[in-house]
Amino acid sequence: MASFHGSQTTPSTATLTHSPIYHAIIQAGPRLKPLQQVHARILVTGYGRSRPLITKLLSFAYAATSPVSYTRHLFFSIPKPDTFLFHSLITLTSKFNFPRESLLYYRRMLLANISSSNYTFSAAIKSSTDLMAFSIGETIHCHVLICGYGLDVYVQAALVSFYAKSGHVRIARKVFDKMPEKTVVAWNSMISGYEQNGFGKEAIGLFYLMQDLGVKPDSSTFVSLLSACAQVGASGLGCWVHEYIARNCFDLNVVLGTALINMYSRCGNVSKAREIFDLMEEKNIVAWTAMISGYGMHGHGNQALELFSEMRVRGPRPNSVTFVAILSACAHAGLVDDGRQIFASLRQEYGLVPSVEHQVCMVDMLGRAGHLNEAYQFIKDIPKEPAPAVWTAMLGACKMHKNFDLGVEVAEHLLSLEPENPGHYVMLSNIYALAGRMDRVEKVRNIMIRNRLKKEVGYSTIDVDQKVYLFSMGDKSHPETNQIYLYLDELMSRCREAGYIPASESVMHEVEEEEREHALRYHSEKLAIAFGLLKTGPGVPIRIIKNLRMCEDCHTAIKHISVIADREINVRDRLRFHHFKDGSCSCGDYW
DNA sequence: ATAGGGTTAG
Repeated sequence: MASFHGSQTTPSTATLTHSPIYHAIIQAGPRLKPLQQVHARILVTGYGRSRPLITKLLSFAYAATSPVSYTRHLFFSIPKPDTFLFHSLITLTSKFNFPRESLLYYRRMLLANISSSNYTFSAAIKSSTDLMAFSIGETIHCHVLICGYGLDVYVQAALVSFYAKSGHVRIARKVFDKMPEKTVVAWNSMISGYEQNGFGKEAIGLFYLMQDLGVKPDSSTFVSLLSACAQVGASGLGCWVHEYIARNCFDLNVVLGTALINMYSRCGNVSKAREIFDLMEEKNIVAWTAMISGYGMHGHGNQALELFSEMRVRGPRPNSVTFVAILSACAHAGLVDDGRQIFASLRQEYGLVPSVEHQVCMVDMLGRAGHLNEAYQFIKDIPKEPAPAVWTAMLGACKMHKNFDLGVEVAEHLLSLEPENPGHYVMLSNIYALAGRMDRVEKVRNIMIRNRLKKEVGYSTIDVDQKVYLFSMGDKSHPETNQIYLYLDELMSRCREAGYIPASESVMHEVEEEEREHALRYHSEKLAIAFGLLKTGPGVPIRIIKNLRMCEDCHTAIKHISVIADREINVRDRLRFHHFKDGSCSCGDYW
């Protein structure tokens, strides 16, 4: 081992593998401390600039737990870093959440004219994803194509995830379709991409395709799939997934468990969600928050409070999201005193800064409960200009409690902040309608038509026999449209016999003339319910999901339908669940 | 001689 005696020369790889230092590195393995000890010995013996030794150290540091600063140090101890050294640094900084730094090294590598490999590309793309830097990611995609790595599975998987996460699902799908061999990871990226962008149905469709092609799903697949089920209310598939993972002995880890809690509570089954929660061995703050929010969604404010206080005693520390969950639970259950206290503790006990969402919860909570002045004062006490969402909550409260003057004032202020938001015009027009100012209603509506402002289209979905059906208002696309409409008409006339009076106010939800005609009778949730009643046997609960909030007219009508058809009906609207049974709703008409 | 891609909550 003569070559080990001069610090100027670098040992060759052949002699290196027999050297004691090399063996020391191997023995140290991926544990950072022993690695650093060996490194110290390397420095002391004068081989600090030996590329093979440093490279070997790096390759082990890669597997260690928090090696970023150490890797930086190693990297800068070598004079002319090569592709591998750059790769290690770029990948590590990317993996341990220093995306900006990672891209900086990527640029430095390009400037030094060192060619990048497929390894480097996937890391750089991941960094762009984490930074939400769309144009950087696109540029790197170009580099990939120029360098001929366009068909590398790892690079492609990173690209799929990049495009999906930056909201370009269709491009993601294009890259995905081009993959000659699709790994589970690629399938997972695409399924999660659909789900995250609100295309739950497509996520589920892709999962079925994956099944047909015989690709074996793993636990990540199920996490995304369960979120998709939660999103579209596919309780049938959700339960199937639960059975499948139990049968195939999947480990019920925190992530999977939380996905199940979320799926069950958003599909209407809170008690099942709680069962999972109790079964989970490890519960982090996300799991607790999911359970609290599940209770909140169902209007079970007291259970949410109970769980929250249990968590304060023996659970993890609540974060900002937890507070949104518990505050909105209080808002939906009318637990104003508890809500006030919790809001105070957010700052005083936990040192958190109230976010816009917390403010919205508070205004919503106070406003619903009729404390309009307190809600207004709360807004005035917000240091900077309150966010539009806060004013929107205030406006909702004004409408709910028919406070015409304040409502108009708030609506006009909102319109000055967001003149393009159709929701505000609809709200203002509704308030005018409540006050009988039909001239103003017409005026607002004309502004909307002139500016081509259309309200988000409402739709409802229902899961029958593990298939999700979608209905929009006045929908006639279903093959059994005739039967559905006939049956719905019959239902509605029986509702009227039972004392139901269609509310005229709700008609204002629709703007266009032709829409208004059918608006009341054919709101999407009514269509979906009629379909559900036709398609399922007596005693089977009907479960509907609606993208917007339910209007008061539908709420009243469905209460009647639950009696006439003698059926339990659950509707999840944008905010919460309504369980209709025997002519009343679980929300107690408070929503 | 060396190494990598996907994951949950309102």
